Amino acid sequence: MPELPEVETIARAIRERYLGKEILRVFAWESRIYKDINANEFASRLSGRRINAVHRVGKYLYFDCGDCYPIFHLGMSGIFLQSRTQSKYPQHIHLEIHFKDGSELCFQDVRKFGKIKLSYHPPQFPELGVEPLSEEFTLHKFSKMLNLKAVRIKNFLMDQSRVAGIGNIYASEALFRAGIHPLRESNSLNREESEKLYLSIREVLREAIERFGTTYSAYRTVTGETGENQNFLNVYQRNGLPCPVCGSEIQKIIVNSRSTFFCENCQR
DNA sequence: TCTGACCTGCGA
DNA sequence: TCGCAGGTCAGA
Repeated sequence: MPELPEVETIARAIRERYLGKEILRVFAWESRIYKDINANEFASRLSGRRINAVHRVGKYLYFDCGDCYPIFHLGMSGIFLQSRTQSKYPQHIHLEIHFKDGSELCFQDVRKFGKIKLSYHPPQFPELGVEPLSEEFTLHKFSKMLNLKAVRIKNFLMDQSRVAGIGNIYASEALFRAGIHPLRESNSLNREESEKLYLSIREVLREAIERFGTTYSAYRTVTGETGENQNFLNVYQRNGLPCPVCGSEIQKIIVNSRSTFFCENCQR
């Protein structure tokens, strides 16, 4: 499922609805998504805690619960729902948090590619690269990273150790907006192209956040609604349809075993 | 650097 | 029935 805009949308919604609430009871069902901790222990550690803060780092989400920090990665199909009754697949709910005020928060992951962990210190993510919407992500830094090594630009964008948070949808969309072919080598971009791509990445992600993310299949917001950004995609999943800029047919190719969408005419 | 595996549901 | 889906990760 979820790339930076979807995880950010979820983080904001959880902040808005659950911040400061006291956890009364936690139900956690044993599943492969619990890493380095079993479901029972996770549940008992969380009970009685409060959600003091909600953070997103790349595609990770974590809560500050004072003396412990539950960490979530949503994999391909992980979502948070404000009630079990909203779930289409209650058999795939792995975690249910009940708050003292009667509200609840569920984590559902149909494909079980997600991860749930518990840290006893504020978590660090040393394996992740720069946050693309942070001040730290400058054009200068990005250009330097592009020139470090020859890597296919689509792979470069999806590599979480370089820029954290971009996945398959937004890689295709950012490259389209910048007019850059997905098979280009990262170090072949000239100054103008690097700047276009830099700006496109930020625009594409910001717009997607404003539209509550892209729902292609599993992703829902915490209230169970779909995002809106799928109505504004230029190339992703639009193979065979006309390019919104030039009218040429959008192409689909496989890059690193992932579907990749682009316009042969607009992207060079 | 690339491929396949992990898992389940859905649509063709 | 088959192929495909927002992501990682290990192993070749």
